[in-house]
Amino acid sequence: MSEPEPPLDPDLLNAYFALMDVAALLRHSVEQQLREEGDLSYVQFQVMATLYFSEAGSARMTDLADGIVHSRSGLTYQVGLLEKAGLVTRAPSERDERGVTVTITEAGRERLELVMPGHREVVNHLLLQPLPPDSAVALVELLGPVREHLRAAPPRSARPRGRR
Amino acid sequence: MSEPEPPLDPDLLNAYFALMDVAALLRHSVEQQLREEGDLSYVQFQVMATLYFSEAGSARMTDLADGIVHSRSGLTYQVGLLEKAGLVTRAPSERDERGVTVTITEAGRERLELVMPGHREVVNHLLLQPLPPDSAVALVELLGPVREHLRAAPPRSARPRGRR
DNA sequence: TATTGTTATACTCTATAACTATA
DNA sequence: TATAGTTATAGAGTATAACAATA
Repeated sequence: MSEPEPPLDPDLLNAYFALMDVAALLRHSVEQQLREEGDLSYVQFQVMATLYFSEAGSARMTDLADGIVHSRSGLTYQVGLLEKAGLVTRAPSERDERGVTVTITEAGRERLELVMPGHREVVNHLLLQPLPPDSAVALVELLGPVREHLRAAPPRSARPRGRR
Repeated sequence: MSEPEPPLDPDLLNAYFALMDVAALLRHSVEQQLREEGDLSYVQFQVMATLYFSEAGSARMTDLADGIVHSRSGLTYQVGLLEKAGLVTRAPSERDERGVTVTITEAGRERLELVMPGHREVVNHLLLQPLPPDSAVALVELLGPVREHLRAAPPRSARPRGRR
């Protein structure tokens, strides 16, 4: 509003497009693998992985929504599919009767384990190996701050509906 | 098939997730901006930008498809919308009667110019400024090879339907 | 016969707003 | 009154396969 917008020189534009391109291509491949080998969408994969690696194997809807999805109804939809498939369970939260606790089932764990090897393979072949040697860490160092900035900032449409 | 898959240590996994997260968040914001200020989808924006910056202001469907979209029918759909909106024109290609040449109109140029300032602003604020100083170039150096690898490789579903 | 592009169709995903129930 | 989550609904985007026309 006050700072004159920088001209966004070709280098910068190029960085932006490179990022968007790589991500789109990678996501497309990854989604194909998840669908073919485990009948999962990428969002479902994120939910399953979050649960799988959590202490209790469970989480509240709200906590899943933050950082995975843009609208709460979208999460309800995806978790609904997971429940129908018997991969997760839904139950009222103990502490807060309003909340819903989602828990991964044994079948859910097996499904994730079924999918992981192929998933790693795709990510390795498509992203990590083509990366210049030992630069994965560098990538995280570049993108880490951006990620935090994006998560904190307003853009998320799962934007704290007034939360917290 | 012969190499034992590397275990994909946390650093690598983290790089992968950071990339996917940042891209998803960024894309969401960028799509919002394009929709609100110019009534364009991101794919439409890519098409328009490609045409805008090309010599003749035009390109064939096939050339647009490569690198923008995963299925040819998807491109037909998006270009159809652009044509309806008067932002591009479609005409049989001169050299090859099978082909269709898409050309940006004056209204199309104006629309892109209308959208660019806000677009740059979003990209600057959300991606470039949070990036460690002077690291845009570094990002391109990391992602550039990956992009080329992905473009060349099979994963594209707009995969040369036998092309060339 | 191969290539270019479109169409028809079906489906997945997403988002908004209205609604219920608990805190 | 504010928060958690669901539902209804509507719309945007995508992909597959069949198709027409040109090379």
